Amino acid sequence: MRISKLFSKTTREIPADADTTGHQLAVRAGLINQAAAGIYTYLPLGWRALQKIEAIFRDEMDKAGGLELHMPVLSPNEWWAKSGRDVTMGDVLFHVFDRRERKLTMGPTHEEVITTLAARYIQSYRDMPLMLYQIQTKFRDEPRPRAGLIRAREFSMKDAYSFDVDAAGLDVAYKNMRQAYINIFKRCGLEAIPVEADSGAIGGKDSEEFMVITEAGEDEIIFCPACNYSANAEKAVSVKEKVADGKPLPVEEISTPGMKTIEELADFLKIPHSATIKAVFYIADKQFVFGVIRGDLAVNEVKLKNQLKCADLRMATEEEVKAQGIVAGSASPLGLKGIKIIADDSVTSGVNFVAGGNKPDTHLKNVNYPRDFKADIVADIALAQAGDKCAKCSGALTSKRGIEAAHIFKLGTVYSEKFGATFIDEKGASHPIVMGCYGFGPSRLLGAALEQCNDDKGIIWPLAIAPYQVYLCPLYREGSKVDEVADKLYADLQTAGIEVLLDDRSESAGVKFNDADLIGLPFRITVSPRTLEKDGVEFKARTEKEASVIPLKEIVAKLKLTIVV
RNA sequence: CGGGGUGUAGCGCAGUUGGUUUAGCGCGCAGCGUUUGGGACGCUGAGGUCGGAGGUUCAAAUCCUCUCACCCCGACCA
Repeated sequence: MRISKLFSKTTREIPADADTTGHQLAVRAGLINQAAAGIYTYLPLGWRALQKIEAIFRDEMDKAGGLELHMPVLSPNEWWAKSGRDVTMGDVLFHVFDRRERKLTMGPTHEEVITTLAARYIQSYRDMPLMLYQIQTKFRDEPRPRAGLIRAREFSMKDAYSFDVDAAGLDVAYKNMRQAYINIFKRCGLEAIPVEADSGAIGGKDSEEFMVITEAGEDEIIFCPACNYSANAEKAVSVKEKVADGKPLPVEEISTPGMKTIEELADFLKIPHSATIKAVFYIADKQFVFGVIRGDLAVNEVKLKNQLKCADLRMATEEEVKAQGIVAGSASPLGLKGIKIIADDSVTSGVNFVAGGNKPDTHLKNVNYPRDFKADIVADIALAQAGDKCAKCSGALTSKRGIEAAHIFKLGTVYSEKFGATFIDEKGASHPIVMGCYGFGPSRLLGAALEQCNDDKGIIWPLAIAPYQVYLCPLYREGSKVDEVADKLYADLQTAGIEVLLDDRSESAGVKFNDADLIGLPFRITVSPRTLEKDGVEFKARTEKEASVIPLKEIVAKLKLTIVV
């Protein structure tokens, strides 16, 4: 490709609305152009990179025994009513209405469509195991699109679905996909780790996310360097150490004028935060919930939501708290009636806690569970944090940020039951199909790659996903043989199967080199009178600082060896 | 949803106590010339319904009302 014919333009200025490094580079190098919030055009360079990524996906899916198909973007809204996701994913769904005012849902993912297909085509145990996948544009009306391709409303997704007769079959499919995903990251040249995850709105049981490690990531990952335990902070567990031992003492009322927060209270009484119990208030599907947790811990709302089995969870407003007759700042679960109480298991990890007195400026000493109060649910609803002890090996947990590029789930029979997707076994008995689903976003992977692979000059493409492999850069062309040599090299490289971007513009060396670094192709070849004097060209890898002169005769073979393996 | 911010040329910005009657600057773009190993220089030129609608006024990019779009932060507080 000749740059003079390329449709896009690099810019020196940092785009005003791009916040992360990767997003800025994507715009500056001319990979993408924004149409609306979270909606982008892929310009030729960006599109080539995306297609390379998708080709790797296809290859790995096919190797893993997947069969590619292509489902429609639009599907009847009734299917979404059937699964219940017209409600649970309600705000995120894009809809269109046809000429008869029939409501169609634009696919945010395709469990409903594929399970409908499975119900039609899978009849016998002989039809399984089966793995279907597609690569398709998905639509999600995200509350807050972010960081360019990282969180978009229209994006590319590879979604695969496995169909098996039983849990053992699903295990095989799941492990198979997990390995395929590891292969994909490796081939794309990215550092990523699988972490335990919450399964969220998709439903199902076991699930893992694949995180691309970068500061620009939206997710916090908790992991243990000692035993390799790693989990999304939404899901992570840690040891809640016993903070106090001893005999439960009688409850005692104490005056705590003006003390409303745990911070104030602990300072005032000169006790650690962990010697207190704090109360938090939520509305779970319109029901008021009183949450209790040790003062030094924070509530993990994802865990809380899962425990409460609710669709919607939010913090209660001050008015709602008041309406329950609760004294904010001095609330405690003691003596509460008619309110659902959920306690983190940390309240069982000590004795003689300080808790609210349910009267202004009053707290209670020596509160003990279960002697003084009872909870409807006692479970782990705490947020694990860096510094906590690992639940598996008691090493110290640390945290990193990452971008969730892929997510795999064991769905089980959640969808097959709702959609009547059943099969007949050897004995003629009918069972729901056991499903798994495996999502992986090529466009998000591209965004993540840009976040991870760059320096202060620009992008540093991993070879496998670079839009072109070589940046061919002729300098001082007039009155020399540079053009002649560069044109021949351009042709020879392409004949050798190497993808070349030829900078045929009449720009100065500085402009060309800076653009070469910004666009970040893996290799740069400079042809100039200076190099031709030595009958050679200059070769530089984007990852290296230094360039070297290679004899003209050898350059094609050298590149071929490096690139076309 | 809540909070904050920004909309002026393709991009980045200035101009906003209303008034030098044709709205500026840099980059980019077009033409000519001189240049050329890390974002060269000179001259000339094209490009704007100042996000949109309504209003106030002799006069609005500038003031008022409404509206739209985009960006950021928060979805941890008893």
